[in-house]
Amino acid sequence: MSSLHDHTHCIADALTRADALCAERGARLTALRRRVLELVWSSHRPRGAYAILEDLSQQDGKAAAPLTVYRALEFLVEQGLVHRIESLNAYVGCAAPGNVHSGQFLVCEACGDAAEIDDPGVGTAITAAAAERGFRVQRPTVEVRGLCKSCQETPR
Amino acid sequence: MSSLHDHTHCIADALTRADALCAERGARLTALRRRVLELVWSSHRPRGAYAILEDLSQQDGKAAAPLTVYRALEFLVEQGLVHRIESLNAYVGCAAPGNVHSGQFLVCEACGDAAEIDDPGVGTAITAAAAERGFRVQRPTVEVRGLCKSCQETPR
DNA sequence: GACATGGGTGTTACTTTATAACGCTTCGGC
DNA sequence: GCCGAAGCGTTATAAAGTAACACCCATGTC
Ligand SMILES: [Zn+2]
Ligand SMILES: [Zn+2]
Ligand SMILES: [Zn+2]
Ligand SMILES: [Zn+2]
Repeated sequence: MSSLHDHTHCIADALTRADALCAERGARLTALRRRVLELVWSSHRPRGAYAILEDLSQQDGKAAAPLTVYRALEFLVEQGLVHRIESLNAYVGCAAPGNVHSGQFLVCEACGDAAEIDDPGVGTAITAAAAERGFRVQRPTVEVRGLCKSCQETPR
Repeated sequence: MSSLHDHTHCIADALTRADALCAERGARLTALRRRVLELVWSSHRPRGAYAILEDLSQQDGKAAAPLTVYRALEFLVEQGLVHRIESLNAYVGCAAPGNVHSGQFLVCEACGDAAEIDDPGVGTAITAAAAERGFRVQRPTVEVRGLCKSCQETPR
């Protein structure tokens, strides 16, 4: 997920899918929420709530309060349009909203990209390990730090 | 890891192992660091840095600054004596320091206990999923939220 | 013993991240 | 048009984490 792709497509697709999903569910993707989603998708790097807040202020001229952004993010996370990366206190657009999945991420230490995967092997391994101990899984979190392919090939 | 065990043993064992490990490595487990480790181990529930800070103040009478605790925690994490639970901004004692492992946790939403496991299946699944995508793993984080066995059996 | 060195700790101030409380506005069903 | 619920704005505050700098003290050297 280096910078070698047409990211405007990623953004456009994400917004289109969000529109469709929310319409289907009767969820209200308001102008503000849609704008925040767009800002989250401004790259494949997880962005902090306050970074998004700054974008809102600078690009839109509106001096919003933190709560404004946090509320929008809460909605987007609930709808599965955005994931929160716990180890970074940051948010990133979901690659496949609509599908049920828990969010597994490969986070590159060098470029900062967070690639979302939904590896069945990892999922079943976690479920099995939990079951073995009588633990009922509700929400698994998998965040793997390391080096992505392109950053290994192009060390800096 | 319900409250049905003699937790004083857990604490004593943890401190003994820490002493041995640090001696072996030439790392300095100072009085303060040892005390913080003891406070982290006061239960199997992850504790926040500020909660530990309060313990220090109240139980020891010393009004320490946040940095004091954070520095001690940093040392303990580096030595593998304590793990940080990213999704809780909290710290918990390591069940098996010395062994190389990455830290996988089953965190109960009801009682708050964080049971550490080191499931080879989960580990290899993550490594495989990463390798498949050319990603070099450095530090995997697995934090599973759900209900532990005893909390399922004794709903509140 | 004097001395330099480096790690550990204390202190103050500050940044970043997140939430509480309250009231006004707007949307959508009727 | 009216009403209830959901969304949003505003102010203040809490929680989590860091920076900068000085001091202390254990250790090894001369
Ligand atoms: Zn893209
Ligand atoms: Zn990278
Ligand atoms: Zn451990
Ligand atoms: Zn429990």
